[in-house]
Amino acid sequence: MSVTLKQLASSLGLSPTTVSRALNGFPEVNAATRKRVQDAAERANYRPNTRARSLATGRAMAIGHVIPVSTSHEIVNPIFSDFVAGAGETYSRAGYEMILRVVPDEDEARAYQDLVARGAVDGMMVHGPRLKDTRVELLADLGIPFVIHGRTSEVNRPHSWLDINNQRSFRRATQFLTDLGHRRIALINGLETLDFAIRRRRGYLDALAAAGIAMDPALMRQAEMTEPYGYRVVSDMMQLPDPPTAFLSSSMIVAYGIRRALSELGCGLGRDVSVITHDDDLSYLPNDGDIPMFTATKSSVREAGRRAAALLLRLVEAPQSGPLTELMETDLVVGASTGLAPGQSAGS
Amino acid sequence: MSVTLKQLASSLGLSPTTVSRALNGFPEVNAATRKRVQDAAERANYRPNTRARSLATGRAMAIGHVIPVSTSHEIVNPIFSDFVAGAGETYSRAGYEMILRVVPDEDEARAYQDLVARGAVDGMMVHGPRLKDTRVELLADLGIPFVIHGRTSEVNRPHSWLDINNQRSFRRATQFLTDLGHRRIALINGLETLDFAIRRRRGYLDALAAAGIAMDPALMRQAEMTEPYGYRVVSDMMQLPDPPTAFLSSSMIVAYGIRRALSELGCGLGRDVSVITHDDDLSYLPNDGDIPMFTATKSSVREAGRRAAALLLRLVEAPQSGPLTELMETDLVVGASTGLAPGQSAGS
DNA sequence: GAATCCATCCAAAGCGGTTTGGGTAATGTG
DNA sequence: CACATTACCCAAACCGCTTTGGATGGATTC
Repeated sequence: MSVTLKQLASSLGLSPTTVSRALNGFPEVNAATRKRVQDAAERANYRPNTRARSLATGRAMAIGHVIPVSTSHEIVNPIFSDFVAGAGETYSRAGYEMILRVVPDEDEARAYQDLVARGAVDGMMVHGPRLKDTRVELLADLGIPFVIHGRTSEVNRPHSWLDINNQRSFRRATQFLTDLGHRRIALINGLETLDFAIRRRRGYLDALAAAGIAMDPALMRQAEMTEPYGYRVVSDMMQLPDPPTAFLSSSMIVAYGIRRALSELGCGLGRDVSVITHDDDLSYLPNDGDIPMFTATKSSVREAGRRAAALLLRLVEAPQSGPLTELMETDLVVGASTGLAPGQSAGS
Repeated sequence: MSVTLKQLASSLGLSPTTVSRALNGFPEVNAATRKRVQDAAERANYRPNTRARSLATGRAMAIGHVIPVSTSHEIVNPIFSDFVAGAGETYSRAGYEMILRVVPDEDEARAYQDLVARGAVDGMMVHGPRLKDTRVELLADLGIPFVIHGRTSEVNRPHSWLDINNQRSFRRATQFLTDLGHRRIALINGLETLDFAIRRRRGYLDALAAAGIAMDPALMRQAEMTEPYGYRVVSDMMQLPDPPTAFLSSSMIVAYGIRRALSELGCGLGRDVSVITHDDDLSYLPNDGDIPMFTATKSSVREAGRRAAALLLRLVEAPQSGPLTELMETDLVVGASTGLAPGQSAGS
């Protein structure tokens, strides 16, 4: 078993009090004594027991993440691992533990309550906010600091969040396409029960309106973001009497499917048809090089994790510092998948 | 703040002892009293404080996962999220917490030691075993139960693990191809510092030998598994004077890249060139339907997470139950990406 | 030299549970 | 009816740490 404070103290002929203070940097301990204690602690590989310590201090030194999984649609969000990795970096640097609860989604609310009631965490990170997300009320009532990754449009109660500027990002991407002369632009969106998808659609519609293009419901789809989804939708849309000349994709994975469909149809990417995708900069889906494969609205979800965690820790350490928010802008990276609309000349 | 045992007890005019026993199902408490206590606990939304409880019981009721991230090659394993989701389901059903430590990989060993010394966990799950993995020695010496997801070939010390049968899986896949008449079969492997990649290669080589085919180093590659990697390697190999007629891929993502390369070259998948990929059955990379896109060696990594967690919990609750191991077989799912080698007739 | 002040250390009381080792009254036994 | 059980409940110790509120003795002050 591991060595305890008491053992360490008695082996040094000191009281637990003094050893504790020596290790925790309190002033009222002799420099020589402190050194002696530190050396002994080092040698014995002593670490204070987390449970005992946080029971005494009243701080859990842990952040909770609740991951709901539905048994029906088994999607585990692919951006989850990168976000968590980013957040985890920040936590462990600050000496916080990350605790993950994977629960059936009907138990999600209970999981939050449970973690708080058990005093297991000092704060919570909230994933995948929906349009009107009841978790804000819940967590605010529980009185625990929390940060939402994303936003929830139809909730008034102020709260902390970190998000990317989805609306502007997609407005800009759409405008990039209209500037190239495209007028038939399709939106292959994620599920529009999720807040980010709504914002992206809004940006898309804004830009269409600005360009004086009427929106066409036939060119807008939403679903869970998989490769076959992108493939299927694009294969279908290209059969339309007046098919799109450009696609806006909600994720790299979907973009892969779009590319496959176009390639099967013999459409040159960036020549006959243009594609812009959002790119979360996942390590295993790289889109870089001299000329990236896809023109993309790029934003590292790993970095988002880091920053959201930093926000949350600030909130935990100073809850009165009020709602903290951060809006990250995306980069519009121009790659090989966009070009002038067919029939446009370079000068037009 | 949350309600404590003591408060609950005094509100009922009972001692903390009795309340504790009532809630924990001890026999020496009157049925009526127990009911009264349970109701009150329910009403007050009482949950025992985890830290206090586990300090008293000596059990952390938590399992640790250490995720090393290198700042150089930033790969966060895509299978990580599904495995963790699976494991997490098992943990939370059993009342265990999952704690995640994300650390720079040079600090990995320290993270394990630290978690144990702090008494933060009852057991650990080990990810991404390498060929000769020092973590086995480390954790065995620390005296904490652990399960490795995967195996580590060159370590003698017995230990618990859960793995898929990579070798047989790839032997079978390769044999499937040789049976179809393929003799130029390429292996697009993951990094061969990782144990699973070595085993897959072994299976591949076994099957080649069994079919009397000499191995050709020009047809074997290893790297981190990304889409561009698959694309690049296949584009290269198809330039060979004697190009492969079949490819074995280490992951769905790589297979996407392979498919793209072939499609650009105008090769029909399953007609001109065959592809078999390993498929971890990630929810966002579906490969199903009536006829799956790819012929694949399929095994749900989410299910692996569930089972590995179950193994670990058994080990935690009965450490002497000795090393526990489980080898999962994969399914060879026949899809549209395989067919007779060019020049073979159906009856041959 | 007495009084005061630091510097340094310690005993003991929590934190919120579980668990050991009794108590007490009601019940069963002869 | 005396005695041993049994059923039920409680006081107190303990888990390993932090923290409050002193103690102690040497140095400083007057």
